[in-house]
Amino acid sequence: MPELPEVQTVVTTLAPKLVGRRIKSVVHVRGDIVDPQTCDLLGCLTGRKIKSLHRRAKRIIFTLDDGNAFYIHLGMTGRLSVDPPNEVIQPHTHLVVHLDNVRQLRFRDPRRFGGIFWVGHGASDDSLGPEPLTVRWDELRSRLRHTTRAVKNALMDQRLIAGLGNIYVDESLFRAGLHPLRRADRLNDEEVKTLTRSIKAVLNKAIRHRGSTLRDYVDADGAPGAFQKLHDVYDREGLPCRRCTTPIKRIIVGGRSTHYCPSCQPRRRPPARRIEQDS
DNA sequence: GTCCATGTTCTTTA
DNA sequence: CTAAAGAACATGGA
Repeated sequence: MPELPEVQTVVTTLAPKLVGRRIKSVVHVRGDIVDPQTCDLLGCLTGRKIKSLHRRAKRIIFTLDDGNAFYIHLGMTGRLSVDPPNEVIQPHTHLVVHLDNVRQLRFRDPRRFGGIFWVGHGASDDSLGPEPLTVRWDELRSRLRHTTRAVKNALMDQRLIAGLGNIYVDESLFRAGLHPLRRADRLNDEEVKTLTRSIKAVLNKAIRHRGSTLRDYVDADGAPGAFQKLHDVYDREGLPCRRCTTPIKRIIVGGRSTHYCPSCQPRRRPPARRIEQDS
């Protein structure tokens, strides 16, 4: 469900409901969605105050008043909400935390691809690549240089750049005019510059529209996003390209649906413009 | 019944 | 060995 813009929207809607609140008790935890499974989440959370909420890539990082931290990954179908006690507890609710204002933080995730990850005092820990909203084009270039994979696959790799998923990779490649099967290490400087700018423009616009709701994504207020209406290619197979009216194509790349405009995103670089020669 | 899904990680292959 | 491709995970909707 969530890529960077959706996770960012969840954080901005969730933070006012949580920051400064104290956790009275942990009422329900499904053990196998906590990593490491051995960690005593109940013991670690009870009595703590939530100091801050942040996003890193697709992770929602909770920092506690004792300096410990954990993060929640929404996976494909994860949802966070802060509900009054009379609100019915939906199926697949794996975490219920009672707050000091009587409300309850709840984590629901039917497919259980998401989870709760205890970090503790641990340092940066991660093998995640740079944040796409701030990455410099030359850093992206040096990372793309090291792989022969299709640029679509490279951008989906969270170690290479962290926060993009299937929707926003497709949208960014469209905006950059790059075919998804172009080899990552064969993009020239100009193309990587355009790609970097495109990624940032697409993500910022998506955040302004509160993310994309294709199936059931909602933010912490229960509100869907609106950016799906503005998609240029994702989930628009057969529909006319908004720029040139050519029907959008869907292919499978890396096992994932991949959408692009065959005319705006040519497989080969367009030939350099040249003055018409005579004779 | 079939296929597909906004993600990650483990296993297999080259 | 390493990089890349594929399968697996669990549930629900079309």
